[in-house]
Amino acid sequence: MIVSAKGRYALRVMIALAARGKSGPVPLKELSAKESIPHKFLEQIMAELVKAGLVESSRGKNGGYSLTRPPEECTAADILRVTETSLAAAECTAGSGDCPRAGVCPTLPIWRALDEVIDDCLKRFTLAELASPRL
Amino acid sequence: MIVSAKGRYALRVMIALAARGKSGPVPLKELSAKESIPHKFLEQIMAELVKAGLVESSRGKNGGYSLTRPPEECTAADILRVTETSLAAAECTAGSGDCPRAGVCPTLPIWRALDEVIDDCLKRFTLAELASPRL
DNA sequence: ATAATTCCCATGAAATTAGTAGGAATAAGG
DNA sequence: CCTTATTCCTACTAATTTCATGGGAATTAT
Repeated sequence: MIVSAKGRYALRVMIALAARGKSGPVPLKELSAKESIPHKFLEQIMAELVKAGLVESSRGKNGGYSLTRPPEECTAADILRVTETSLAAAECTAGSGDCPRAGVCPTLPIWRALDEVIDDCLKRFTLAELASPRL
Repeated sequence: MIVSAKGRYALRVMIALAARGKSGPVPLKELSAKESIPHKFLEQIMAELVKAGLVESSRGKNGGYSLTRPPEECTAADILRVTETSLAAAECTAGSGDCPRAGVCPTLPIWRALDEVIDDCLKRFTLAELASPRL
């Protein structure tokens, strides 16, 4: 189970923002309600997305959140890289490469291969596609 | 971070068993020492592998563990399916499909795609390959 | 002013993961 | 039959991570 609730929430919110188009900033309250995500939890998630530069916020009344880039240019990989502690398949390829076994470990190629297919897969999903009406 | 220590240990032990060839059962003590895996923890892992039919055990003196199939016929996917709670990319595709959003959730295709590439990737690694001397 | 919002920081509860512990059952070899 | 080496079984514990919750300060439109 790689993807946490945080990551799934983040994706859903980003898709919701993409679906809204350019109709001004969307307040957290609305996002939280429409997506059934706990208000205070989402607040933290949005902070991370803002910090990462994927969304921008405007404060005060009539404030809210909006995407910083066109939906075609934001992928699932971009989003999950922000929210997930690590997208690596195993600790072995996650950390600072400090495993003493690295040189001889026969499992390392597995994790490297996994990391690559996962990243490739996630990069194929853009917000534009994800937000478009489906069949 | 998908793969737990348990899964990584399991993989390493299975590779070690494959590398030993058909020289009779290998006692846990030896596996634990050679792979630097806590004895009692490995004990539990071996129990799962036995239960799943990937290894067989012989009890009593001179006992130990051995592979049930030729290393060509056992893949990383086979092993991790046993040890990991779930290999699914997200809870969404893991459980019994009881998510009320399933019908309309725009993120579901992502998890399905991920599940597929992960499984395909893991199936490509057999114990035979993993246990062969590397460069 | 007021009301609606984001921002910041701390705390808490639940679940999962990783590891420990003790002893019963089994089997080989003398 | 005894000793020794092994797997098997079941329970417990500790640490970590995940998933939130709570209170209030700062900001901004009207």
